[in-house]
Amino acid sequence: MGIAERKIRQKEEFRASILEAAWLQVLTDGWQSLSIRKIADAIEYSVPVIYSHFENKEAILLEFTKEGCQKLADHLQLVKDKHIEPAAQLEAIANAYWDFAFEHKEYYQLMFGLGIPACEQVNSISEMKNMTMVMMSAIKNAISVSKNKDVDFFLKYHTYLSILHGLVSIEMIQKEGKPAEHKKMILQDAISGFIQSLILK
Amino acid sequence: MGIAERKIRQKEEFRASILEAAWLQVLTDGWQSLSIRKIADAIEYSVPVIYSHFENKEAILLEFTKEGCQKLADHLQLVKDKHIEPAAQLEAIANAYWDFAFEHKEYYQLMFGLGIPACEQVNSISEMKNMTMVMMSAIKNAISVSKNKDVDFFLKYHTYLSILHGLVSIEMIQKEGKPAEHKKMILQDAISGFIQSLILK
DNA sequence: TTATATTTGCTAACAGTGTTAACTTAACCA
DNA sequence: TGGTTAAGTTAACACTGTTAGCAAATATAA
Repeated sequence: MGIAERKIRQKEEFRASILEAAWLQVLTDGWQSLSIRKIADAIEYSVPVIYSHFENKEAILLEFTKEGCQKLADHLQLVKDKHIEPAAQLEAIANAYWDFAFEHKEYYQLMFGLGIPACEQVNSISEMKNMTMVMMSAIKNAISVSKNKDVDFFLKYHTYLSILHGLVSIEMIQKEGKPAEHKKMILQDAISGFIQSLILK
Repeated sequence: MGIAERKIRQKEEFRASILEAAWLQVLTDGWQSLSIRKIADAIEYSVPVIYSHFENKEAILLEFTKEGCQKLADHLQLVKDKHIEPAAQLEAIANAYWDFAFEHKEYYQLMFGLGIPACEQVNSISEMKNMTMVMMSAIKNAISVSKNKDVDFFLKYHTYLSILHGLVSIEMIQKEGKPAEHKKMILQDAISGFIQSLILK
C-alpha cells in the first residue's frame, strides 16, 4: 500500500510549501503584511486549501514560533557547550542570543513581539521549553560556583532573560544608527554587571 | 465674534469625545479590538466625521502615545525629585516605571509594544523626549558621584532603560502568577546590580 | 466495469477592517 | 432671500480571516 504513504508525503509537501510561501512573504514585507490570500496566491491554490492544512492563521504563526524557538535553542546549546566556566557560558549565551535576534529578526519579533504568547501556551510549546532550559542550566551552573548559593534560581534566570530581551527590543526599535560594535558594548556592559553580581557577591 | 470661538471649542470637545470613546473601547477590549467604526458607533456619528478630526487611525494612537509618555514623564519627575542621592533616584525611578507599566498597561503596550515607533518619530515626539530626559538626568547625577567618571553616559542610560523594559515586558507576557512582591524582587535584584556597577566600580 | 462514496478544490459569501468619494442637508453671511 | 461654505451622511473600494456549499476528480465496493 504505497498509495497511502504517497498521499501522506504529498500532504506533507503541500504543508511545507504553504510555510515556504508564507516565510517568503514575511521576509519581503514583514509579519504585518502576511495574509492567507497572499499565501494562496503564491502557491497558486484557492484560499480554503490552506485551512485544510492549518486550523487558522494563528496555527501558521505558531509553526514559525516553534521553528524559531528550536533554532535558538540549538544555537544556544551549541555555544554553551563550548565553555566550561559558568560565567563564560552566560556571556557566550548572551552574545549568541543577541546575534540570533538581529540575524533572524523575523523569528525574534514573532517569538517575543507579535505572538504575545499566553503563559499556558508558552508551557505547552516544547520548543520554547528547550530554549529556556539551556539558559536555566547555565544559570544553575553559575549559582553552583557562586559564593552565595542561596540566591533565588528562578529570580536570577528571570533577570537574565529580561536584560537580554530588554536590550534587544530597545535596540530593535531604534533604526540602525550606531555601529555594531557599540551595540555589543551595551550588551557587554549589562551582562558583565549581572554576572559579577551573581558570582562574586 | 464669539461664534468662531465657540466653534473651535466645540471642535475641541468633539475631538476629546472621540478620544474618550476610543479610550473606553481600549480599556474594555484592548488595542487590538479598537476600530474606527466602533468609535463612530459610540459617539453616535458616522465614520467619516472621525477622519475630519484625525488624519487616520495611527494619528489617534499617536495621541495616546503622547499622553502616555507625558503621564510617565511627570510621574518619574515627581518621584525623582523626592530623592537627592542619585542611587536613590535611580531606584525610585525604576520602581515608578514598573508601577506605571502595570497600572497603565494600555498606555505601556502602546508606547513600547504596538507603536513600534521609528526612530525619527521617537525624536519628534516631544513628550517622549521629556520622559527620557528624566531618566537621563538621573543617570548623569549618578555618574557625577561615581568613582569612575569616564563611563559612557549614553551606554549607561541605554542599559538602564533596557533592563527596565525587559523586566516589564517579560513580566507582562506571563499571566498573573507570582504575587506582586515577588515580581518587585526581580526588579530590585536587577536594578541594584546595575546601580552598584555604575557607582561603586 | 459500473455505481457509490470520499476526498479535493473551487466559488462565493459573511463579517469584519481602514479609508474616501460623492451627495445631501444645515448653517452662515452678504 | 440667494449663494457659499461647512457638517454629516450613505455607499463604496480594497483589504482582512473564515467558512458554507457545490462540482469535479479520485478511490472504493459490488
